[in-house]
Amino acid sequence: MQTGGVPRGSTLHDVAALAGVSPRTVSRVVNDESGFGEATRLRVMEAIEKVGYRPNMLARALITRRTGTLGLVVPQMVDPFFAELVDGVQAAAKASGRTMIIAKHDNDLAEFDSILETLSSFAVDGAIVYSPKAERATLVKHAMRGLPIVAVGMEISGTNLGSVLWDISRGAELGVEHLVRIGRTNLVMLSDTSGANSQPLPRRETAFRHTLQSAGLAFSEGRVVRRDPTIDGGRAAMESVLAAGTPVDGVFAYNDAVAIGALQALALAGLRVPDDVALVGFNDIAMCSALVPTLTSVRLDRAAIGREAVALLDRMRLAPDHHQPVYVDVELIVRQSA
Amino acid sequence: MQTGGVPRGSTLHDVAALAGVSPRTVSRVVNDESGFGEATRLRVMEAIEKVGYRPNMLARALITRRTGTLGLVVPQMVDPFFAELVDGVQAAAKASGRTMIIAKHDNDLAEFDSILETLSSFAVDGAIVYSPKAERATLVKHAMRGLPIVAVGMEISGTNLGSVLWDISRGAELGVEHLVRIGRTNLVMLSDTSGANSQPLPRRETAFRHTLQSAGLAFSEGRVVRRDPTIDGGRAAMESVLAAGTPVDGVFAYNDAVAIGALQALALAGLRVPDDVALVGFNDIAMCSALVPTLTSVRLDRAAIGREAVALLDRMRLAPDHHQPVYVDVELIVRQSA
DNA sequence: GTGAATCACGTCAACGTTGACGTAGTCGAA
DNA sequence: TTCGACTACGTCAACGTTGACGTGATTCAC
Repeated sequence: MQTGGVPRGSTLHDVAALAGVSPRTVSRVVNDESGFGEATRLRVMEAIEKVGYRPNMLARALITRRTGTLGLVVPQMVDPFFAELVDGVQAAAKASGRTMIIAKHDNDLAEFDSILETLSSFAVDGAIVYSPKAERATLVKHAMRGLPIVAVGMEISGTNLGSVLWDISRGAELGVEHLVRIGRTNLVMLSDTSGANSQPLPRRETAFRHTLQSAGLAFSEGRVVRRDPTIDGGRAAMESVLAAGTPVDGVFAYNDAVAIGALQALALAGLRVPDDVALVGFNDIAMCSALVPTLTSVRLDRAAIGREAVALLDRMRLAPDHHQPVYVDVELIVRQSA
Repeated sequence: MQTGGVPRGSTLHDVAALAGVSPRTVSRVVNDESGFGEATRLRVMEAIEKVGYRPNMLARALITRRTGTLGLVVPQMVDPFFAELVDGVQAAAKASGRTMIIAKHDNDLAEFDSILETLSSFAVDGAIVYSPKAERATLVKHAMRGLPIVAVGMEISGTNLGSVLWDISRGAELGVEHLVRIGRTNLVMLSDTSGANSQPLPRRETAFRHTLQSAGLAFSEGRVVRRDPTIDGGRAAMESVLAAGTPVDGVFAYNDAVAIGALQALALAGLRVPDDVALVGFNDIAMCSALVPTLTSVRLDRAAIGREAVALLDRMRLAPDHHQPVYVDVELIVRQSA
């Protein structure tokens, strides 16, 4: 049965020979162009089936400069936020018939640059990136060289550059306002360490202060505690609040991981959520609804982010310039914890 | 400053013209072959720098049939096990200088087939897959057509086929033996629904039975409860055990998500872990050490899986046949929960 | 001093596809 | 009837690179 030869993909040529037409005609049939008769189409289709022909994307892309492939670059994937972002973008890409190449940069600037280089050399049609902090120069460089890039969660603009954003301030307001509305008056924010010396103050923190003021509640520096934005960081932050004796009946967490850590610390301290302390997270990762109690959180719709990013990339391909950032809605998902 | 032209990558030709040599010589320099003088090399390097030349991977791959790229196909990425598997494989790929294309199939057989098709057409050097259950035919088909495939967590062999496995039975034994060793006698297993009517019995369940027997402990069907292998499923399973009044002081969970659910159910029932009930998970996802109490779990080393898969793929490229499955060690990581 | 080997290149074709263009046949309107 | 438009193809070159092979100059052993 076996010929013993090295398996080699069949080409337009093989199909053409079998169907008795020229390779160009087979190409036309494959790409569903016009300029062939129905009888020919059938013969070609049959031949394609018979020899198991699959188009060679490399050859096609070499000449068309299009691959139907998008690159997605994220810091990491272990954080469910990014895993779900990947899901959202991939769903959108699939819906518009594209393949995705996913890569992660671990917040390493050199790695980030090298990933974009690789994506360019594979002629991806565009890249969607969640970039390392403040890394604009690399983005601009690759955009100038002709790679359309959409930055997610970071504002940037220019030729071949666009961004998809969400209103972090609004999200934080929603969360804090909710705590106020359900009658909590001693609020604490568990924030990210990077906020300590950043200028201006991170938007979540600013929103926290403003919302307290609007509600006529007192703000003091002791009501913002900064740790790593992880489960362990959240637990440590909550513990330090409790240890300091700060009165607290409402907690606004930097993200859901921090909220989970806070949940643990509160449980260990014998405090009930939401009875003693109400808790609001940020991002609404899938796990929020699997916790006990289920976690109230500010939702970022990853599917929407993916759709908007892919759509923006499409618009940029037609006209590379002058694209306003696209905003996706944030909303508060109220569950048991607050 | 700007010429207004469409940005277009420079080619070997441009470099050659500037350096006053033939494109073939530039190619030799770029690929670090031999056959050029030091003076020429310097001129070429300078020209490359000046015009910002980057090799076109598509053209290169079209002729060499190698891309230096590996495909990784997983069911999904939201489950931390897969996110961490992706991390492990990508680290290994990076260490050997390869790029990764990651895709997910959502346990959809047609999607899985189409992903492998796409990977083939991009001429990836090989694929590492965690395939939908029992999907051997598709793997064999693509392997026959010349795509080297390593299946992770599923035994398969043949031309262009290999597998990286771990000893699930041994892992389950380790977990159950540990529960016995610390003096627990009323053990329960929270298993996966797919085990109910599968033949033979899933290895975790078989190991659970055997280990109980070896320890002289009684086994009854009521001591295995099957639900979805998720947090919610784990919680439901544990609740049903408690509701049934089955005496229990030790729980072996199908995976860590199930263990987390069980942890919640036990907390809600007012039972302390490990004092009242000891708990062992499976997979050792990163979150295990962030739980309260930290979770004892059977560790699968994702980094090792990645390394072995990439290494096996390398060996298969040299000789596509007769590769034994590679096993990676499992070990029990003892933490607070048992 | 002569032949062989080696070095440092250059030339040409090929990878598999599509863009640009050419052409023989058909059809319909003037 | 003739001209133009249209249909259904075919031909050829090009995308950017590397494999195979050729060539003139230098080196070296005998």
